Amino acid sequence: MATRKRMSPLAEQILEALEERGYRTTEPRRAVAQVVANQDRHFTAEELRQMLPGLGRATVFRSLKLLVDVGVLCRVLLEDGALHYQMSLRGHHHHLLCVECGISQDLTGCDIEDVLTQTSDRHGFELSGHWLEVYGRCRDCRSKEAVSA
Amino acid sequence: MATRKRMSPLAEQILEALEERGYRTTEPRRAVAQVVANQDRHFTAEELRQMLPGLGRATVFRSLKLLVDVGVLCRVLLEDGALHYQMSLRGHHHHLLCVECGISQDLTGCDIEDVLTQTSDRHGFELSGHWLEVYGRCRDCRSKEAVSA
DNA sequence: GTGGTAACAGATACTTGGGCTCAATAAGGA
DNA sequence: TCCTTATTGAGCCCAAGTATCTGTTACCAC
Ligand SMILES: [Mn+2]
Ligand SMILES: [Mn+2]
Ligand SMILES: [Zn+2]
Ligand SMILES: [Zn+2]
Repeated sequence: MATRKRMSPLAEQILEALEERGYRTTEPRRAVAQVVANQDRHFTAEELRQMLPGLGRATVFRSLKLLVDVGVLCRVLLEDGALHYQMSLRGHHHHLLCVECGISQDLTGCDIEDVLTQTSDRHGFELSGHWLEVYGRCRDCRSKEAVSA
Repeated sequence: MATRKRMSPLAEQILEALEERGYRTTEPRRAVAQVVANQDRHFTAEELRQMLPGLGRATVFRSLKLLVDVGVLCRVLLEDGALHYQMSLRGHHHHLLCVECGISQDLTGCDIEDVLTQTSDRHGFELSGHWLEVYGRCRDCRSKEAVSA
């Protein structure tokens, strides 16, 4: 029996989220959970794969899909069209993405729902969902420029 | 000299848009403009490629990128993540996408700009852009269901 | 604990949607 | 017409997955 490494509480939570849905706790999933829990930024599938060189490629992609499905990860669409993944608060939310440093901040309150409902109504549409990403410059990047200016 | 086919006014417009930016009018670009001008729905890169079997693959992708850059085409993100292209009104706009029949309707007035500015301000972000797709069911699909119900 | 079974992992091959390079060609201004 | 430069297309490469199949493992029942 291999000595089981101690996992971070966040990693444990991720595995619990899977267990709740009936998924088994396996060694590869433990490894994925541990790595994902340590990320403080969004990352690509390829980056995750490089952080887990021991895992099969298919397993990495399967895990990504699984974690998006159970709500542990969310997809983040960058302005250039690249798709990244990020630890997620559960539920519907959007992102403020800094085009300079790349940091992403979650927008939990979805303030645009009302506007969207009105607009949809005007066009005879029955609203069922939406996808929104917001791009700009974060506080840090702005203040850095202010100093150097 | 090959007999030059008469082009639709819309196709001519597309070529003019390219000329204005200093791009040359070539036979492949004429072909692309003609096909693109005839689409009344969004289409994938692959579909465009099949409509232009004589063109090199790279040329098709280059043309797509070019036409997006000059504002002739816009990218449309379907709910399943697939990327489509569509003739575009110039300038910033969004789409109402019917999840049933797939039709896309342009939203020209961007009503969410104000809300987004406020939200960004609250987070210290300087807003520079956003990406929004709205999903639902169109008037036609709704009324069809109402009849059969 | 053991055993059985369904879930899972990994290897491998395939697909989709592009991008890069480079030699050959063609557009369009002089 | 000539020259320069943009453009094309072949062929290769890459990212991001998916499908299939075989061997392994988690977990539950005993
Ligand atoms: Mn998120
Ligand atoms: Mn559009
Ligand atoms: Zn920033
Ligand atoms: Zn519809």
